Amino acid sequence: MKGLQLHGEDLHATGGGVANETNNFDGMDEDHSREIWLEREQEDLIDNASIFCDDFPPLLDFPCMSSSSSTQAPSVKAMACSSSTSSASSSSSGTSWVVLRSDAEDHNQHDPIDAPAAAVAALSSTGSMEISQPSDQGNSNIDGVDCIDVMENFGCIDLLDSNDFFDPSSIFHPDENPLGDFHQQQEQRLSSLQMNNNGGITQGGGGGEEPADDLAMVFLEWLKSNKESVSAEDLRNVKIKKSTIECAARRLGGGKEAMKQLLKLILEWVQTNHLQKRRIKDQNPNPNLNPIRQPDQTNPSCYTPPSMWIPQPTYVDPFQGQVIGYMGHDPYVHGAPNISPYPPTGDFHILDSCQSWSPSQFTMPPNYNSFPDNNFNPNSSGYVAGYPNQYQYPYLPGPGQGGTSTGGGGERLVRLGSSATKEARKKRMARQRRFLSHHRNHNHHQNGNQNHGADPHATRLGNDDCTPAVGEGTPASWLYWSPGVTSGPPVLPPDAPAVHQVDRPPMQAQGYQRQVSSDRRQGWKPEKNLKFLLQKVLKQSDVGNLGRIVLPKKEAETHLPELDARDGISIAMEDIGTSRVWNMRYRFWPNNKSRMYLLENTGDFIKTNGLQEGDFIVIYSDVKCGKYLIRGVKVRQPGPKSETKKAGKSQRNQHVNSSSAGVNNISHNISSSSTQTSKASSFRLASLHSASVVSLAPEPAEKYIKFCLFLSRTTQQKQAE
DNA sequence: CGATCATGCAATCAT
DNA sequence: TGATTGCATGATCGA
Repeated sequence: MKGLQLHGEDLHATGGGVANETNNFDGMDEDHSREIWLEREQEDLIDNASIFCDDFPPLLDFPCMSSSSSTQAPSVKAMACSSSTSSASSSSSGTSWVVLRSDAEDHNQHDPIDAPAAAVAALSSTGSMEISQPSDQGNSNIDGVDCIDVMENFGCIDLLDSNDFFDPSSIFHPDENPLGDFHQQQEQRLSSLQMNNNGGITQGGGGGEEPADDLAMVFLEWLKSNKESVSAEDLRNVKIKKSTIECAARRLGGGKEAMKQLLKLILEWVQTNHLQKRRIKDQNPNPNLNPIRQPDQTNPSCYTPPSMWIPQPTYVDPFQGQVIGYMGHDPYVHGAPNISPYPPTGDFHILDSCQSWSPSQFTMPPNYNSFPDNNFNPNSSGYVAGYPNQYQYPYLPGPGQGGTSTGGGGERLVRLGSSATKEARKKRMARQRRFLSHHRNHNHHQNGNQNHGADPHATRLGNDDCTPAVGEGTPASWLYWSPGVTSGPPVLPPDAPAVHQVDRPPMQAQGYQRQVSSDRRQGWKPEKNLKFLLQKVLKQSDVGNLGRIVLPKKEAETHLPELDARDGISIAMEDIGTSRVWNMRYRFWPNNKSRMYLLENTGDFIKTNGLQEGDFIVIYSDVKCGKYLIRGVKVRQPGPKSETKKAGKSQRNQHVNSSSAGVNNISHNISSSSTQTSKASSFRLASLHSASVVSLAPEPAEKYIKFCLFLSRTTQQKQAE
């Protein structure tokens, strides 16, 4: 028997419901964002940002779904894992965990029939999650892992990491029955509960409320829709920290409605990832990497790490752990907006390629392959191999692709509800198949030379696992602005036409992504090593022929080596996109009573990446290797150049908020309504993972940003705890 | 009003 | 003479 273990409190959103229709993340206003960013200058942003991402990998590794024939219905049970044995205290501890796990792993067997009830109760319960709480797994321990410790150690959701999370897999028993029976039971149970509670499910100690009921129904619906495609194994690894859920729910507006949305997102995510994983397995039985070294000798100023990996196709996002994503529906989504975790006003688009959180998620990993619509469309002539859009936007079929949504322009948003249908799944899978096929063909072209001269100064690189990746083609990541956007927020192209206007994503990013993905599967978590230092929206003077980039003062002083002499120091910057190492100089100019910090010798980097005004760079440090990494992110607006100008102009103020270290510049572009801090923060997260191609509608962009903030905040809170 | 930073432009260097 | 370097100035924004 397995059980879906949820702690009622875990799913219980604080705050007042979903009142915030237009802006779920309004809560992440400047105040919050300020808190988040100001307080954590010392923090590893990437890790923080990876609230979901870092831990997503496990999700991606869902085993092929098991079609167990067992007739035993899976049970769902709630399990709370927290520092406190009382679920009641979970809300504030942040150390509690929501775990959906299989009973198979439990020592305590639960009544198969009761289990579903428990699940329902758990899902519907807003109060206690103590329902069916296994004695051995109780609060403080999951699979031998102390939840509290984990939380404290990671401070963020580790969906990927072993035992820390929400483990939906528990819903099913690996060897057991198909979901069919379970569904029936669930339905019956629900009916019963509803009847008994007048629409409110109170069992399990939770407060009976319609939303709670909805929660259960959502889950049930999901199970029904995916019973053939999702197995216990698929869910087994899904683990979400309670505190994370709480925070997420809060950010979604709080209340049960928020929890419902969150649940949908999670389920969607599980489904999506499962599909992806499966797809990969089906088509790439041998995921092993093929190490290829490509000495770079063409460019004296840069160095190509010895270890160049040309990973075989794998669609796991390298930085899955880093989420930046999007959640909710947006104007372009024709699916079921109501199910969106975010308000109907539309909202988040997945910015990065991180599929882990997939459609509704976030990611911010350094690589990001977010592509314009056409790229998403496997059938599209404009489709770029290597960018499994379907993986990135599994739920965002391109125009004419059918898919789950009905939108004529193609759905770009995650549809938790409608997309979860079996029909939709089939379509998606079909698309993925097509895509993979196409992708494979393209991979052959991926291995070009692109190495450049070795940099004698580059100390690192090498075969160490710190080498991020390799790739070819345009190194820079991409971020697209929607045609209609005037102030900057990157947006997902609303439709194909827009897509065609944007540049094609670099092929290289995918290589990197795959590499990282592979690494991740092998236990390497690059995102854990990278620390976001700063980012800078490139100005004309930065991309001109001066070969220097003015760096934001505060971030430079905070995160880069202290400079004693105005001549500064030489810094080897590894281009994340190309793995090249650029020997740059970090220095400052006296400026009045202050200093102006510069990164010099950036000309080649800029050119190589094709960076222009309005694009931006993000600098990270690899905490493990002590090296610096730089990523160029392209931002292209399909529209007239003036748009770009405008965006750039607006950026002028962003930096203002020094407290939002490093984020500043970009923030302005993202949103004009929210505070700079908040915008900046969000954007930083996004850029952090630099979506190779990101396009967001203005609104969505803002939502996205807010979501990023939310993620950051969540992490921050955990850390604070 | 101070801090930050984009950039104009003069000084210097390289060819 | 063009490119590069470095300083100074002014725009912008928050306090």
